[in-house]
Amino acid sequence: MEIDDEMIKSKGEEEDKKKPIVVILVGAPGSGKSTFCDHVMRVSTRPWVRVCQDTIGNGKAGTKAQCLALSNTSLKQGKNILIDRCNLDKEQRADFVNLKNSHQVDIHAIVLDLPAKLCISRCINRTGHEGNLQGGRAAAVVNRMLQKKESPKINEGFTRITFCYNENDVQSAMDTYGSLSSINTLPSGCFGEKKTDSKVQVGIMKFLKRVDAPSKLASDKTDKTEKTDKTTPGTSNDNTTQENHPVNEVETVEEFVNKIGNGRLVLVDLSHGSKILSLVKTKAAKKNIDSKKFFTFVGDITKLQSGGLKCNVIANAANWRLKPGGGGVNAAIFDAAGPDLDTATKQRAGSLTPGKAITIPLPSTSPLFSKEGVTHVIHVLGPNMNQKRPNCLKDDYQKGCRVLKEAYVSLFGNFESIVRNQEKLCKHFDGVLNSGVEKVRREDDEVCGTEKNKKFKGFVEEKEMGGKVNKDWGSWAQALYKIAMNPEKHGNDVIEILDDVVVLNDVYPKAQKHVLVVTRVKGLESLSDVGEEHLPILRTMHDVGLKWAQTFLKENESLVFRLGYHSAPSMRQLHLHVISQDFDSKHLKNKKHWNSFNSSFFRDSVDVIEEVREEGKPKLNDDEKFMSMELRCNRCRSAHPNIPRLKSHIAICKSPFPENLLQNGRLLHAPTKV
DNA sequence: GTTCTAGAAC
DNA sequence: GTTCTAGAAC
Repeated sequence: MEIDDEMIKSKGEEEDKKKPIVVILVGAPGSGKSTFCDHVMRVSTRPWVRVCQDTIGNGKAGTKAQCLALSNTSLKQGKNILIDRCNLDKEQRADFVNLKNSHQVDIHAIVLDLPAKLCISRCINRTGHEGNLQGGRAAAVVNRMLQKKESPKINEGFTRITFCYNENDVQSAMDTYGSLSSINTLPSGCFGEKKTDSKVQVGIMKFLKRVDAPSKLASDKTDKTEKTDKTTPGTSNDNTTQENHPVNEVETVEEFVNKIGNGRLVLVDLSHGSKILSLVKTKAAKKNIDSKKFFTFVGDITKLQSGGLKCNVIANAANWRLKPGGGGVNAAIFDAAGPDLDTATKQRAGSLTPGKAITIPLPSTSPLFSKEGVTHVIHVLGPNMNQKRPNCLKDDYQKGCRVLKEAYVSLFGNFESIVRNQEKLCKHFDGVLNSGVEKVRREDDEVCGTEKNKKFKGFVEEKEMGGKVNKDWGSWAQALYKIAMNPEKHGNDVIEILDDVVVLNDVYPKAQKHVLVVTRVKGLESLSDVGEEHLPILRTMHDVGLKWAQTFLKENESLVFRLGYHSAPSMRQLHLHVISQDFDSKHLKNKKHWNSFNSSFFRDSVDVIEEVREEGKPKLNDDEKFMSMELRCNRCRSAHPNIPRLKSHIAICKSPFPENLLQNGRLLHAPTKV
């Protein structure tokens, strides 16, 4: 969804200037309606009144009639209204939409269609929320309410509808409404809605990968029951020659199918009547290609997991500018992935040559990632017969075939590389995907002698194969890992549960504010496990950390935050420290505590992301020497003989922070007042 | 004498 | 990661 300042018309009609807005929030409990209202009311210069059914009865739940009465009174006073109740179906919304019959107002809807899982976890974890929907009951209630959800339509009487499917969408909608002054108006229409019927999806390339039941890998080399599946690129009949020539594809599949380890290739098309599917199928059968490694599938490439086929990697028949839109599968994929894919793509490349492919790790904030489990999109460009675009073949059929073949080779090569990284990551059978995770989790819970034995064998094999060996974590080092895997069992410890991270207060904070953002990705245990494929999760962790730092900065403007990782952490499971730089804490007791946050052992999140982006892995300063370094003030760099003396100094030192920390956003301050 | 560190155990 | 505590440092 793209809502930006440019869309805010600053010169509306004279009467529009004075027209108040009624914003009807639409969303399940936990979808963030109250947060939305709070934010808008905090930052907006328009006069807003929040009409909240949960609190309208003297702080307690009230009735719809009370909400309507308050709305009417407030509108008469020229106020703008935020209707903070679920409003999930048309009937629930109707009375509020009808306010426009008795007042000169525009009716807007903000649809907070966030994953049910997220809403439920927020409900479970919120304390003292006005709706009082706490505890295990939350899941049942949220699910029941979502069943009767009806998306608002313009014809119900709305002037403008904004759909939000993830937190980025919500943020941008909050920014839009927050920055709306009394004299500005917003364009009418529907914004950000996902197309559920992408009928235009034509020929489809598809690629997917699954980790299924990887449990036996370590104990028996020959018994590779783990199934890493992926689908294969199909073809795009998008104005190129390949439509009638599955030849290239099948032959390239034949070459690659054995190189991609446990990956599988699947050709997908929307329709059962697809000519390309049947041609490819026939040809593959003739060539005796293992049907478990390569098969065809009928379905929507943007909804494979929902359609019953787990898929990690999808191939996109891109256009040469790598732009969203244009109809066909490219539009469908960009649409389903949301703006994150476009942003991530732009960061990597601006265009693509026919015959080439490029892998884009999908940010975890993308709905295609969170809902369908797609971790990578490979954009690939086939031969071009359109004279208006670069590299037109001008009917050179031979060359077209060569370019097409090259496209498949490049596509499969990219896929091969993803599979290899994935297998490295999986190490001893740690699957990243859901079904695998469940299985492994249970096994981990019952670690016994034989299980340990298996793991040990696993390490040896992987060592021989040149793989990395995991650190052997002590029993006391498992706490974060357990919380990350089962956050719902640790309701008192966690302050936020998202799909791929959990946030918790450090049990032994080393400063006034010290929280940990812990990844939920299995097998990602410390910075030493991090590779290029983890850029999305690193960015998510950074963003979530940033958000919490900003929250704390609002409460206490004098704090300064730093976000980073320990080069060699003591606790299992990659965690980002979000820590205020006062180090005012009774738990900061020794040299190691100090140096782990104030030497090169502490790796700033911004640097880690930069290094992974450029080098593929972060730099680690894990030498013990960093722990025994002399104790120096984090501001003025003066040395101190022991911890108590250092602490007395830092309590009063007002020197500015060293130059290197002031750069690249390593330190976070409250915004300076103008 | 007290304060502080650092290594072992968990 | 913390706790405990012997013994070094003051």
